[in-house]
Amino acid sequence: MPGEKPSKETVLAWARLMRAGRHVLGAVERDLKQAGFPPLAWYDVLLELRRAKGGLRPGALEAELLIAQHNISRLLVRLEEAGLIERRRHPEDGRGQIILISEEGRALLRQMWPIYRTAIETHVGAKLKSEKEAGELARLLGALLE
Amino acid sequence: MPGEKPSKETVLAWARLMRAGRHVLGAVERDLKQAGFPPLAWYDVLLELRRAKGGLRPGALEAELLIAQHNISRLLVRLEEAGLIERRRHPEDGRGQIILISEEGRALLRQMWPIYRTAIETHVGAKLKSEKEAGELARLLGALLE
DNA sequence: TCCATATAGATGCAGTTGCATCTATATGGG
DNA sequence: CCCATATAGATGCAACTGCATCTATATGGA
Repeated sequence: MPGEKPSKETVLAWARLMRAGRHVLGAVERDLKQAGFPPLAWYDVLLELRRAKGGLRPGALEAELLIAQHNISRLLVRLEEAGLIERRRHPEDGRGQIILISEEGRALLRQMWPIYRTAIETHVGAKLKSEKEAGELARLLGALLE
Repeated sequence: MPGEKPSKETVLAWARLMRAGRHVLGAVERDLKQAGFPPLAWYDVLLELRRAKGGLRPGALEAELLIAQHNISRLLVRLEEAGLIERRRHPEDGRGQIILISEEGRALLRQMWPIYRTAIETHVGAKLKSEKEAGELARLLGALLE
């Protein structure tokens, strides 16, 4: 229904979602870059691929990571050039392909995680009073995803 | 201290912060674009300028909006080309300038707000159970900003 | 079978961002 | 006053993103 008006609390939550997202993402990316690692998007893709035994189609990555189709397409080109993934033809769908994480990709995940998890603790965990608060924040953010 | 490990709740909160941020931002930007309006960043700058009677220096916008210096610099070029802002030399600091919102800029804010506020209500307010939840989410996100 | 339509993914081009650097002015110490 | 250093903002270039479109394969109905 058009014209619905958000409450003050809703507007504040929206504004802080944007600000906090930028602030925390910026801080985490800075930490990763300073350690000589590629952007978070690379980690995200590789992590999804490692989770999914048997690889994933680009379209699945797109849906999971909320990245536009053409951006996934080119991100995969970069990851392939870096030797972090492998492409296979899809056995049943001639239009499709299956993306697999390579051993180098797995190694990169292992190398990045200590830096990454420290960044998450520093920029998120340490700012909250308790695990209960972190859980509550996660729950509320989950609601925004429907 | 290096090597600190985040709790599961913290990692989940981080992951959802990124996902929810992208999801909600994408949805709001889509609504604005569909109504023929420029990106949110334009609104953000104009809103800050309207709030600050007497204009702002680019550096102040940079700090307030968490946008990099060179991006503010070029965003202001676009806003100026669109006639939405005015530049003045800074009266005391010869390196600096003062940015003011123009009448066209104010008009754009007025035109965008009905669409924008509906988008906020649709993609944030309606997903939460109550104003109390929205307030709690705002509080927790605020903690991430220190 | 054949065709219209749908879907998976790639690509050309323009606009935007990140990174490093540059210019101009300001400021503080000698 | 002069110089070294700091700060405000701009800019060249490369990388990335959005947008529209394109190619290739798949699918469902006549």
